[in-house]
Amino acid sequence: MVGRKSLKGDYCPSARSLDVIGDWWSLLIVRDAFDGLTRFSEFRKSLGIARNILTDRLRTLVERGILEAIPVGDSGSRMEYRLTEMGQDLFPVMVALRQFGERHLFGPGEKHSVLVDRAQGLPVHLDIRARDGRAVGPDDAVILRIPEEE
Amino acid sequence: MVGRKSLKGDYCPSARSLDVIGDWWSLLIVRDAFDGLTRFSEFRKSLGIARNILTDRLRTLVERGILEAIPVGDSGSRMEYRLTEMGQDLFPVMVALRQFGERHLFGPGEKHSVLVDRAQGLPVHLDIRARDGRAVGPDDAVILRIPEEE
DNA sequence: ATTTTTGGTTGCATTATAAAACCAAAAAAG
DNA sequence: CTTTTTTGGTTTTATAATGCAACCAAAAAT
Repeated sequence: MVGRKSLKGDYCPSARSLDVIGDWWSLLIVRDAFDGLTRFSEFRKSLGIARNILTDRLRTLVERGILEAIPVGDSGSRMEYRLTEMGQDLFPVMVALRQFGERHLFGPGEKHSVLVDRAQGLPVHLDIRARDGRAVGPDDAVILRIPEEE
Repeated sequence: MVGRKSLKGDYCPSARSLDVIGDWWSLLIVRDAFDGLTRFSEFRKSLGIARNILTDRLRTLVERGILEAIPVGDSGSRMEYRLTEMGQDLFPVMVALRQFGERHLFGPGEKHSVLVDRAQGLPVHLDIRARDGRAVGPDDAVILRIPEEE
């Protein structure tokens, strides 16, 4: 291997997103961050991730602006990791993944956690719509490439 | 390493989804499949992925029910890989990733492809709503864990 | 009938990841 | 204030994942 391929230059926004959070652990860390976890040890306990890998992922997530490391305590050498605004914008990704999992990855009768609206306690749902409000499915949408010339 | 951790038993639907499509290449293959690519060589050219890795990923995506391999041509030894219904349900995940990328991963003035509604040619957007139609952000939602017992 | 393309497989080199041992600073306990 | 425990790592070593290149057989094209 000569180093993992980077999609930074890809014209496709999805590809760039995957470049930033597309590895095995990053999105799981982000999920836990949405869930309120902030400390190294909390992520570690929740994920069972190796320490060195967690160190590395937290650092790169901070570098990439998804998390911010906030010094905590007297000396400031302990950190709390919180989602930045950019990180919070991953919310729809998490919801979409959750929705897919709920629909396809649980047996009938098998229980799973549910994302609910805080105000009413009812399940949240995600949909994709055209500007006029019509629901849009995979066949109703098409990718418009950038005009190839300069 | 003793084998990569599996999240199959996780109660969290997002985690299970990541278990199925959370590796480096799978979602990129799925993206290309949404984009109409079907053949081994097409994926290979589009992604620059190594042949053996592509072979492996296509196989596991088929095993997991995201893609189906449809024999093509006379002898049926060449395959066309298409999204199953389950695979098509990853559409919101792709749209969410795209939306995140568009918002955060392109410089001002930098162009990117756009997902538009076929009927009107206008950009598609994704939103997360409570049952009553209110938009729901990260702070307005909370994960309801399964009752721990039994 | 020959050449080219497709769709792989195999072997080797390199990178990523995990597990465990180790460690220093901070926090907690006494 | 002294000792113990927790936190947040780093380093080392082993193994798995990935990439690259060579190879190959069957289809397809010429």
